[in-house]
Amino acid sequence: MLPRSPSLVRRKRQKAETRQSILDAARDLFVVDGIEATTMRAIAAKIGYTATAIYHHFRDKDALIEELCVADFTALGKAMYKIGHIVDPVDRLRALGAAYAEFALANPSQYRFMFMTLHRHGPVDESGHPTHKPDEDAYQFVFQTVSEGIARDLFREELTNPHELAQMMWAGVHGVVSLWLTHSDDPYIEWHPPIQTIHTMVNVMIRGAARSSA
Amino acid sequence: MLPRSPSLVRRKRQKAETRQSILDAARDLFVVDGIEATTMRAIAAKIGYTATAIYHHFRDKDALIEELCVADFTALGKAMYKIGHIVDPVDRLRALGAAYAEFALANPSQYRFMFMTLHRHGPVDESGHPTHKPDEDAYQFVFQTVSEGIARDLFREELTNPHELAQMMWAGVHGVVSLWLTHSDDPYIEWHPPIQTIHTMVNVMIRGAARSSA
DNA sequence: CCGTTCACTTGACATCGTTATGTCATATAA
DNA sequence: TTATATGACATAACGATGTCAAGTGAACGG
Repeated sequence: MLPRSPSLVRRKRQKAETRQSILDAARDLFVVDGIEATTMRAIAAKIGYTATAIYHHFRDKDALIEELCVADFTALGKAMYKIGHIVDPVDRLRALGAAYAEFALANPSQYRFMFMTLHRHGPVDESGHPTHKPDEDAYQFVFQTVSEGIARDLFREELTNPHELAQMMWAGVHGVVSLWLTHSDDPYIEWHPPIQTIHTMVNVMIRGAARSSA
Repeated sequence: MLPRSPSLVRRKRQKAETRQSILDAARDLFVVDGIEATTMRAIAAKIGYTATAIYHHFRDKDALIEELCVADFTALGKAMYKIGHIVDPVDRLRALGAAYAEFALANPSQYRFMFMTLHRHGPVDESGHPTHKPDEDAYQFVFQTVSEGIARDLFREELTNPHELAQMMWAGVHGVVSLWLTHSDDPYIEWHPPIQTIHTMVNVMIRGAARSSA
């Protein structure tokens, strides 16, 4: 199983480099033209290959996109992990919301693919097992923080379901972000800066869910 | 300009009937297979026509979808109009949120097209003028209700921007709905019933935005 | 030197939205 | 009545898309 000769190592490394160059070219085109509008042929042409060459590295277009997004979402995961060190659950919620929104607005194509489109087949490992999805990470951070808040009696007594609270918090931030990503150029609406709206949204939600009115 | 003969009237009526049958067939297929997956050819075949016949009634596929959605969104507009008679802005906000969510979950394909996808070219009238979009209606209802609330000093003093408040409210409901529409089959998340989450969401937002802590 | 592996190309297929052109019934005009 | 025009459709095709089967050729191990 382990590479036995230096040439084999080199071959494997070259293949990995080609694979990475595909990912890089795809990311560039996705950001500029959007995911739907970028073609397998365009991605390949950008790095001097044929479209079919991509299929030696990725099962299909969705697998390529998926891997790209998962890679980028790692940054969000790291940011959220750092925020985990904030002890106060309420402060942590605020920071999580801000980090989430910042990432979404900075990576609109990836965010759209991960959170705003349907995915029939859950992503599968090369061995066929369902693989780890970064959106679950984001949700788990919020869920755990909210659960902690419930355990500390920070929220009103009727708000006992951590799933409901977590999904509400998530949906609040996601709602602002996704509306902005699809309707920001709508001339009929006087848009408030989304980052600011999210800041207000999180504060309003926390205040509305908090037990005391302080 | 006016039809001069009964036969012309009949021709015009027959064309309108064909046009309506296209809309009906399209709606059926959209609901079953989703908008992206339904083909011009499939729509036409369902009513015994060829795909190209549709282009005598609609400029392109997007125009067909657009008209379908606008027609369906009329129901939402009517529901919101009725709710306009509720005098208390806070009660009205609750009712608006519930009606909005109910409609979105009952018409997922249309909602996805109107609020969850990008539209490059703003819809145009047959004479080229930008036409009326139903999403603006929904927003205007919320905006006016929130403005009324601000005028009556119902909200906290730092919440003075009606756009920010309206967009926050809209985004809250939209967030729950859109997450549900794209991730409801995600097995890794224990989903709370969206109608219930929205109910809680609206209440939490209203409480969090309200001036008094009652 | 020989055979195998494998990254990649060639050429094609099916399907999509869309269009140029043809057809034929009906309505109008002479 | 006959000729012309309109317009609602069909036929056939175009270009583009994702994808695949079959081939090619260099690099590798023996």
